[in-house]
Amino acid sequence: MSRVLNRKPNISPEVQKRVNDSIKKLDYRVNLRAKGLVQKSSDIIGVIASDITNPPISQFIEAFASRLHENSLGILLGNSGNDIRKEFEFIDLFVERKARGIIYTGKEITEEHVHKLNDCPIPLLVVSQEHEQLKCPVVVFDNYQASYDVVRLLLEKGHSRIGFISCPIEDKHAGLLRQRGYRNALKDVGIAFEEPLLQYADFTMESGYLAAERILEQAKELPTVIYGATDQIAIGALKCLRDKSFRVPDDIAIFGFDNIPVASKLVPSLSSVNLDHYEMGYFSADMLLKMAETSGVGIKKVIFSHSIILRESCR
Amino acid sequence: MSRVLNRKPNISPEVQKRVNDSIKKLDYRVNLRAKGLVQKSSDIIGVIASDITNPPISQFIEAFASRLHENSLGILLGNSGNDIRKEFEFIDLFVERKARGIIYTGKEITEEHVHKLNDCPIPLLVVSQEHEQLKCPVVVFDNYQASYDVVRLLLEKGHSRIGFISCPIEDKHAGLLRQRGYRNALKDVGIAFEEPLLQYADFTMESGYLAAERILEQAKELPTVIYGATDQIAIGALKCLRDKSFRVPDDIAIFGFDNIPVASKLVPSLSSVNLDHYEMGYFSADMLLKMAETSGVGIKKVIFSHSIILRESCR
DNA sequence: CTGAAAGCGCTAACAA
DNA sequence: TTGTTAGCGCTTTCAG
Repeated sequence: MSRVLNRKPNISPEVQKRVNDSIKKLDYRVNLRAKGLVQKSSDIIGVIASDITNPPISQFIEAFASRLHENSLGILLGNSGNDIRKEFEFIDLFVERKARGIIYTGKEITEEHVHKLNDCPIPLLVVSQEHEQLKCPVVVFDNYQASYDVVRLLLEKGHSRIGFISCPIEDKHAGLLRQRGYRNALKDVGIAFEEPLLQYADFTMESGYLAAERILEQAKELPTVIYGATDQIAIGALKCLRDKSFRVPDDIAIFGFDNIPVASKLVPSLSSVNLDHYEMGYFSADMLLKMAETSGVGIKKVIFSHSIILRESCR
Repeated sequence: MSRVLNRKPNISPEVQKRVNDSIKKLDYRVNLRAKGLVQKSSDIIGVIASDITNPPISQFIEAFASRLHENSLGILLGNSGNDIRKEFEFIDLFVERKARGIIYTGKEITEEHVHKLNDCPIPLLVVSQEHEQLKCPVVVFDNYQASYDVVRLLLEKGHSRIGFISCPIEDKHAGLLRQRGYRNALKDVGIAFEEPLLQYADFTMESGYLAAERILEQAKELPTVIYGATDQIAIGALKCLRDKSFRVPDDIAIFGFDNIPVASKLVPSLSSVNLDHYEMGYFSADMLLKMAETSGVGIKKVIFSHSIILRESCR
């Protein structure tokens, strides 16, 4: 029976029909677990995400899942809420379920993570994060360069007082690197870093709002532009400015990062850095699949390109 | 060994230690598939979503997944992109994997769906959709009433020319019922329905923009408010109005539906109907778990409450 | 209390 | 070409 089900060659049509009839009659369904048990391979991939509610992440997962589905693979979803304990539990779970591979799209890679991830006995791909001691391949955007580019562009446009709202630097890419791009761009043109112009937020719009308030309060002199490390932050900052009756971009301009779908529909529409998370999702799926097939693809890091999109919030 | 692993009673500490040592030494991991095979029950739930990129859906899934994780269950994600073929494939896949249950959060329930869903041999819960012939329980918001309430409120505020941008009516809840609420509220106060004031969009902001443009072009007389069947639509419409230099809400007000996170951060902030998708997610998880345990919970339909949130876009 | 054996549903290998 | 059997890794049952 197994033979006709799996379309093996050399089966007489007579048997084929007989089996197919019984299958229909008995309403037979394969038990994929039993199948996996004997074949020692499952057809699922585990995905660890910090927050699927976050547009860049959900876009990535959507693309990733779609490509996986084309290859008849399913996805086991682990939403961690940034809780390291949960993330480790998911890894264990995925391993115990014999997933073909794991995608890690968390927000932070601690020393603990490094150990856990390096110990992972199944193919692993880290997305949008990295760490020197991490052995698995990573797929990233060049967040440092992109952020540096933004600030240089702002400078060229005559903005010399640039407020920046950073993500937590525990997030190496969205946090540390974007902030470093900001700092270095200023340094490279000889502008002194001013403490009050850099404030911290997390990944919510609300925290962006609050951080913008702090910039407004603490700055010795008002910035001419506020640049948020994510669009969510920028949206919060934009709201804050409008609530306080600043004109955007005339009084203070706004710049974001990620180009989430709503960015182009805001009033004023939000200038941002476009990162193609769909593209990254498709690619990551292909890459992880290849890793699972060939046990290692000789790739250490893949860097995707970005582009800057100027809209009304910052001309 | 199985005994010590699963904390069965009556095991001498000596054996316990011996086994635990070996486990550590050999870096042993359970094989959950083998375990599931013999126990005939898995610890996963299948989730079918049309588009995890859509905030209400991702919020629901996040809450749902979080509650599931508390109960040590994993989630298999099926993102269908609204493709009925994929949805059916996911159902088969979940069944073959012996998932404990399935959540269906698609956008449409066709006759075909009804058959497929009614045939499903494992517990099934349908979210935000319904169909007369569907046998499984459903969990919904009262979209008709909510929409009716919005329009009555608009009427009370003096808006007699209300433009409405509908979702496709194939989506019974977000489409048909919200539109019906609009139509009936008008009818109940004796206002004639005007064809050009009702336009259709899908679930994107872009389509909301375009639909708003059509209202503006085709209306014999401009509406004083445009009410979008989703926040995404309303955001697109808002953008359209602003692009055409209408003042919102002074010239034309805007009303949305869903109260997605960004609604409160727009300028002007968006009036909307608040639906607690997190709450719904938690509840659905509990309910599905109960269904899986007791094979049926004697519940046919659960209706969650909604509330109207007035913000700047419509005072 | 513990070791050994049966069997979950499947596929691969081996006979027939 | 086809029927049969071993065995995947686990839990449960049955002896011991």
